[in-house]
Amino acid sequence: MSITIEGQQIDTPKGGSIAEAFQQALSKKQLKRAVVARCNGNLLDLSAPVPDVCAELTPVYADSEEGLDIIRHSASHLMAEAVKKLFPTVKVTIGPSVDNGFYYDFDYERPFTPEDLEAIEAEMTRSVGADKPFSRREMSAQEAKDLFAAQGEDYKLEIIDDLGADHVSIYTHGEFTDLCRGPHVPRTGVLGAVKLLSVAGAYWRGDEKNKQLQRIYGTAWADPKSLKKYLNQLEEARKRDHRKLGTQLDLFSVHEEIGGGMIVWHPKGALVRTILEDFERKEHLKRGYELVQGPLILKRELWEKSGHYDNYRENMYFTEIDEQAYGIKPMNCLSHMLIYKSRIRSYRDMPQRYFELGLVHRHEKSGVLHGLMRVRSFTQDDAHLLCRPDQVQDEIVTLIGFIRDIMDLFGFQYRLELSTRPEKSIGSDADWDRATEALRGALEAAGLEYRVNEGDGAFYGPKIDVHLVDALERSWQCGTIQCDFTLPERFDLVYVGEDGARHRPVMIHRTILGSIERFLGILIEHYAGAFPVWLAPVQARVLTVTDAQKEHAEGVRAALAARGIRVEADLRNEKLGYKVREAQLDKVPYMLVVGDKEVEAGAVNVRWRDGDDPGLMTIEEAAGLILSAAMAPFERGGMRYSFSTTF
RNA sequence: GCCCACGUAGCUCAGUCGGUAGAGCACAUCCUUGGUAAGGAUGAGGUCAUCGGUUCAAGUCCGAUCGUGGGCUCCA
Repeated sequence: MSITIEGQQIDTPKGGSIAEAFQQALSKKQLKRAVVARCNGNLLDLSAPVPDVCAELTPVYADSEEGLDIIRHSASHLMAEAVKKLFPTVKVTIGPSVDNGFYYDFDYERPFTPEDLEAIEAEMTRSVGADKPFSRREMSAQEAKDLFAAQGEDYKLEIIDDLGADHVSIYTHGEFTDLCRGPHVPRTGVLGAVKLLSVAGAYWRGDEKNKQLQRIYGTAWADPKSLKKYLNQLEEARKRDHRKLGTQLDLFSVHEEIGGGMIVWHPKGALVRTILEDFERKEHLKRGYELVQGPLILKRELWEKSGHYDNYRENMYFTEIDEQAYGIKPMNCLSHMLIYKSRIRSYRDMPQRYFELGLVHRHEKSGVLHGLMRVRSFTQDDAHLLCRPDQVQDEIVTLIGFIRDIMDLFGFQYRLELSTRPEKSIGSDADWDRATEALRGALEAAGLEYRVNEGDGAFYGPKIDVHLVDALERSWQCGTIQCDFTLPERFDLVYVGEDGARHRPVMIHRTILGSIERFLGILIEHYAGAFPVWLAPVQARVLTVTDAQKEHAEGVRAALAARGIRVEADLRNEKLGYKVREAQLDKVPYMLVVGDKEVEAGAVNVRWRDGDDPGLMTIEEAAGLILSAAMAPFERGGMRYSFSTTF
């Protein structure tokens, strides 16, 4: 037997496996490339014992993203096969691989139930056991259309038409044939670690106006061990879900009676918020911003003038009194512009930087609400920069540095995206070019990696978005820098130039954290609820061993509180072990134990929540330890900062 | 908004075939004064999300509404 790979003919050794043949004939890199790019039944003669082949190919797949992609894509074919077998009237559509798994969209007369999923998974397992080869065939588009028409697979016909290619390829394993570019695993036997996860609705071609299909999600790995590891990881990630921790740590709640997407902050959560907000105010003041504040509701006519009434009305809340309609603000820019307009601005006054922790309300669709991440009432750390055109570039460079400082402080990995001019947009080409280049130039100057989303900008200008990732690796937009050409026009904002003439300023909308709610949600997951000392709502808790130390403990608490430490005392009649356990579950950074020994020494015994045990120290030493831990993140690099933790 | 699932004590969850409500933690009282992740006893706590329907009988079956979750779409 011989096979051909990358134009090279290879003889399979007697009694040896295919993979062995590869390894003899090709370098490891070639082998990987061959398997990854060309794996299918046509190119592999699988007369060798299958378990050998699978066992030897598995590491090749597991080794690379491409390999895992192929496994997942092949798994989706297996799933489609199983679904068609169990539900013969189903129509298949598309089934790609995605991060960590795959899905396939089906059109079927009734919803799939969890029991259906089990049956489908069982059928897939049978198919894996049967170890059928995958084979590839190329044919003319018309031939393929006839083939799928005969099966009643209308969606495939549409896809072939849309491809616009003369020839297409199909893959077959067992009885199931699918339109597919490939590649696939050589045999179904390779897919020993597949699990179906959930069923969801999805629109055909992602368009809300099209028919809604049923999407089954699954995950697939090179081997059962990897699958198990992935499922465990998911489980671990769920433990740090901010919604779960929000309840456990008594930070916030949501109430049916109040309405969806509205957060109620409990004392500890509100305290963390306040610390974060206070930090931001100080950071902004330090960087040349001015703090401003506007009302929550503004006359409807103003929203008409700004264009929000026409473009954003369905997301806005309205109220009315004495026959005057008001819009509840979904963003903060309008009052900021009125501040700008409240007097004549000289070119010398530029840029104006207005910062507001602005509470906004947006009536998001009910289905998109998600814990703290997507809510209807939230606070933006919003600022508007009104600058001369020649200042735009510098302002954006400074802004990117600001964002980087803050993200580094929290230890976040983040992704930057530059979105350019969309088809429907306003403003001149020159304006767009200049603004887009300013954004791009600033990213380049900062030496940061970024992705470009062509045509994904707002209709009023290009933007840079900062994306953070939650515990389950879902990405959320946080910071944003947006250039705006419309509002300065609509509101006729001007400044008097050196030449004495009136000029149009450029407006930059920007946030650093995005929304306080969303950012806190991500922070909770990032730290798994164990906030750094400067943010922790309770920084230290004094624990008594017996009732006899109540007085001393109260003295310790008062002494630390006087130093600006957020401290509480647990004087309850409980065993020390019990109190330690509770403090640990509350993720309090420092536990200060006082028993008879400590009373006598006028000291405390310190325990850090991570298990570290610095031991006996004086009250002054303990206070110094806690305060320096609170300050530590600000000592780094350019973030040297006189931050007070006092409240 | 759409598809699917879910909603039982403050929290986490049981509740079989439709026969009138359970546990652990938390809370209260008492006992216990115990040195680094749960000491013991007793007790209180529920319009089973809401509204309507089927039934002799509904936490359980059906419908609607509200809310939550997984997705889709959207995201100035």
